[in-house]
Amino acid sequence: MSCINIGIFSEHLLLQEGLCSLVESIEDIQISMKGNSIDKLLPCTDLKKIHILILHPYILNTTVINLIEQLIRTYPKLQILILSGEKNEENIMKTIKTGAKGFLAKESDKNDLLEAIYTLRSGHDYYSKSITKLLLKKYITGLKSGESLFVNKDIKCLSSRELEILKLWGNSYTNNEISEELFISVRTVESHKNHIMQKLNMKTAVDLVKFAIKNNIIEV
Amino acid sequence: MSCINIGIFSEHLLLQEGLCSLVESIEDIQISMKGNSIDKLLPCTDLKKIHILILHPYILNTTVINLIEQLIRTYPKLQILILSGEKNEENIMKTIKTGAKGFLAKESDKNDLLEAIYTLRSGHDYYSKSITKLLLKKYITGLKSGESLFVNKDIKCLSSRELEILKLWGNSYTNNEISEELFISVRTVESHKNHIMQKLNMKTAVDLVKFAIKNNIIEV
DNA sequence: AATTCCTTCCGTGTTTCACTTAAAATCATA
DNA sequence: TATGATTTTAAGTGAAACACGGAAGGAATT
Repeated sequence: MSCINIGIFSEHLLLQEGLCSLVESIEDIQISMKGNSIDKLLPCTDLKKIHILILHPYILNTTVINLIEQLIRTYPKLQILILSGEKNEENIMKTIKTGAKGFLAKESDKNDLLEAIYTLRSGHDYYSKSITKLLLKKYITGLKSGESLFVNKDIKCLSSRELEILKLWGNSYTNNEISEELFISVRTVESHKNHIMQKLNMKTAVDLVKFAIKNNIIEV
Repeated sequence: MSCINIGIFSEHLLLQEGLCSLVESIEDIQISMKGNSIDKLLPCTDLKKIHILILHPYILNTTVINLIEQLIRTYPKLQILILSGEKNEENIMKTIKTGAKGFLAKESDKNDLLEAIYTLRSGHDYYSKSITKLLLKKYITGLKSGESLFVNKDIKCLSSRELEILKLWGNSYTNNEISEELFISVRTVESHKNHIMQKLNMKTAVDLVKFAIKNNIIEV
């Protein structure tokens, strides 16, 4: 059996070093890449040699999810193992849907990490207990409620104009200010916001702010 | 020179193991405690033996800050070294103000960790570069603007009732729902919200949501 | 040609916001 | 305990925002 080439990336240098020290003594695993700047990962052609890429991002935002998407598109054979303490279920689901082949949550230890590496190498997915539980739960509620969990609730369903208005509004513009900025009627702004609310199935302005933050449309 | 007793706690088991493996080979450092459930830390009397407690919380929210406060109150000799990738400056400042003697941000590596441990043991504080920079920046802006950064714009100026209303509202309650929840008139709810807006000097609901998130009153 | 979606706008009624006033209740503290 | 400050309660009023529905013109698709 040939050696498994892995890459270890954590945003936190110290944690990356810690993770490396956990696996570097293992015979058939070789750390071929490591780093702490996830954003500089994509142009790295060394990824061709890598079998499994271990990623530890502090938060699973759209930036990270987009990165995963692009990594998979660029290197189809690459298997990505996510290591995160993220609590937000939607973000976890998105990460897995995007194509992360493994996910180790807080409860995972060194043995789980090794098990994950070997499982991924043999071609199967690996999710730690709490993640498996979550997947099951999502599956069941998905069955119960038809598809209600999966329709909408996504930026993609918003038009560019709607997104534009959401951005301005999320940066504390009033409807009036938005209308002046975009040279349209206040009523039109209201309409757009109504459509946004309907599309995203939200009830209060507070929910919308949170959505915008989650999806990196605005910053806190 | 006697051995340094340290405790290592991360919410993520795997990361805790990684951190341990980084220091366990060092001669004069002994890991006397380790774990991955920060919330169970306080009742632990083993803390008496510990010189330095290394904490790696995923986020620096009020729960964590309160824990630090209580730990210091209970074990005054205990030195706390925070390890976090937190970006929110206010949370970092609060953590340090609360009494964390050291702070290692993302850019820190194994050597920094060891340096931090020895520095703390010798009685001094240790902050990594980006944190030192932040402290300096806060100090300068504090000087420039007199105290404008510190007046208002703070939870402390809100009364408990106002905070209660802000919490409910931040959790997507409508004014009507809040009034029913608290058995008061809708107009009273409006009044409280007006007072909050005035006290915090804010103009839109969006600003208020962001404020509430920043100050850990609500979660995204 | 028909359909779907986007953008634009209005009507109508409800809710919330902004600003003001104000009366009890509570607290501080001299 | 009396006095003043703050908090909590509430209402009036006009403006702004929201909810829901309708609708017309245009672009893209089928």
